[in-house]
Amino acid sequence: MTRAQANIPSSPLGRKITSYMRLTDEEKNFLVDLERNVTRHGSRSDLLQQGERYGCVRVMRKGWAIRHKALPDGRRQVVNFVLPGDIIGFYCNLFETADHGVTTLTPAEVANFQPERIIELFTLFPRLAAALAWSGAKEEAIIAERLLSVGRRTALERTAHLIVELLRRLSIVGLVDEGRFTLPVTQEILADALGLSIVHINRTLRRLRDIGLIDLAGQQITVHDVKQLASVGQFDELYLHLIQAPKQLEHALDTKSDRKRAGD
Amino acid sequence: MTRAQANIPSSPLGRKITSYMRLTDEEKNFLVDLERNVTRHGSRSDLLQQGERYGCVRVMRKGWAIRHKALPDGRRQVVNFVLPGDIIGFYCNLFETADHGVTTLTPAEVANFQPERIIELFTLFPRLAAALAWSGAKEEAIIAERLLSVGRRTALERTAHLIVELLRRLSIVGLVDEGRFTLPVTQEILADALGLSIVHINRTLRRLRDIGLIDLAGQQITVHDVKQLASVGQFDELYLHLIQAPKQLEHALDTKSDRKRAGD
DNA sequence: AAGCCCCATTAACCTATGTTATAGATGGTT
DNA sequence: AACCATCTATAACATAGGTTAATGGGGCTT
Repeated sequence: MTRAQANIPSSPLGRKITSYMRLTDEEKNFLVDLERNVTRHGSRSDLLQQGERYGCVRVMRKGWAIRHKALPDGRRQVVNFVLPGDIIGFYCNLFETADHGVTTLTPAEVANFQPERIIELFTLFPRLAAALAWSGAKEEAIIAERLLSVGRRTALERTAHLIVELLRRLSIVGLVDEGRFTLPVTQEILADALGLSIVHINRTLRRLRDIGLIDLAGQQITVHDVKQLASVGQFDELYLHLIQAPKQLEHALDTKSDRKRAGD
Repeated sequence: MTRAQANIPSSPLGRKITSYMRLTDEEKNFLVDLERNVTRHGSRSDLLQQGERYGCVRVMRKGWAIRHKALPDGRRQVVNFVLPGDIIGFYCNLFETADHGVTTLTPAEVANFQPERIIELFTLFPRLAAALAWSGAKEEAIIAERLLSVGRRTALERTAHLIVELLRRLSIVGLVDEGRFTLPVTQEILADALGLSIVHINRTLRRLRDIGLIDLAGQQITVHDVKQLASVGQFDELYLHLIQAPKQLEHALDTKSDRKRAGD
């Protein structure tokens, strides 16, 4: 028990979940155990390739990655950024083969476990399972919001929006310090995430700097005025669903989890 | 039992699921029961508004709808088309409030049920539940592919791609007849789905007609050469995950479903 | 320390797509 | 049959963002 409590803070996934839901010691233990099998990967290495079979469920413990799709001629779209604490395409594990690739942007630590354990999780710790299901749903929401960005926001708006999104997501796992965080991302990748050319991303970042909204120094980015940046990006945080875990879900699961917990 | 078998074909959701998975009579019955509570809606009516609370899970039985997100100034992005047999934002029901709206494009029949029934489903008919979970996952894949379209495909490619996608999705539920189907969609909505202006959609459709790839007559669209249209749109059907239900999942659930089935 | 590669930066130019405006269709309503 | 609201269709023009190309910095490797 002490072990679990000591370990949770070192797990970004645990930190993320506990940010909106209190966990019992048993739940924490299970979570820690889930993340036991860790693999290490260099920067720019493929964790998964388009067309490849899914093996185990992967959780990003440390480092960044991207999920991306490519066209035959090489044009590429970054679908989402995988940040510490993120499960890599939770629901995708229901598929046989991957319709997208996953590539690290930094050296990374990835936890791996068998998809069967999710089923186990649903039986043993339904609240925890619900939390994961919920996280998975949020990823869809994030992708949909990016679609809105790419489809309907201007380059300046998109870029501002993405920066605010990353800031928000990273601060949940404690990786933002007074508006400053590490952005281990080339302009090419930003371009591929926002549906822009590399040159135009450069122009746009320059504009954001000139306006005084951000500072860039190597991979360190500083956001001076989140509120203003959010307003430039028409950022409405509703889609991140940062509020507490849904009561509806807790309620639905209560019967079940009570029964199970009593049986333990 | 006879009742269930007689009813399934009238349910597009049932037809969709049975297209990749054989169902037992009990499962069919449950499914039919799930879709019992049907509401009717006129064309252009909001089934759900941005910011509204989720009530029950909704299944499109008849008609089309769109899921869309809007910016404060009115710019709008259609996130996905809801076709007959589709569950409307399956995983979204895990959230408290909707981050997008759902609006019908035609008169529609919608089946409604409580989210708690999904939990019930997981306990009683895990294979069926898995099928729904899988459908839900496919929606994320579709949105991601649209993101690739809007971010990286040209107007002509995007439009061709969308038409092929709709053709494929509709044919699963038997709504395509020799390359011809009803497209109850204004050019404005196509524009909002593809991140283009209405004028440019018009130009693009004209081009597709001029090339001889499609025919438009009112809301009837005919695709003359799917293969060529797919090639224009760089359409790779991998993302639709049309193949059989994942073995991995079946396997994972087997223990559980065997036990249950034996118990029935 | 020379050479190399990757990346950021900027300028000049180009084009795919957006905007504005106008005119017909189409179909429902009175 | 006249009216109105929507929707399609095009033309003429405007621009956000793409392309190409050149430069320079920073960190590896040898």
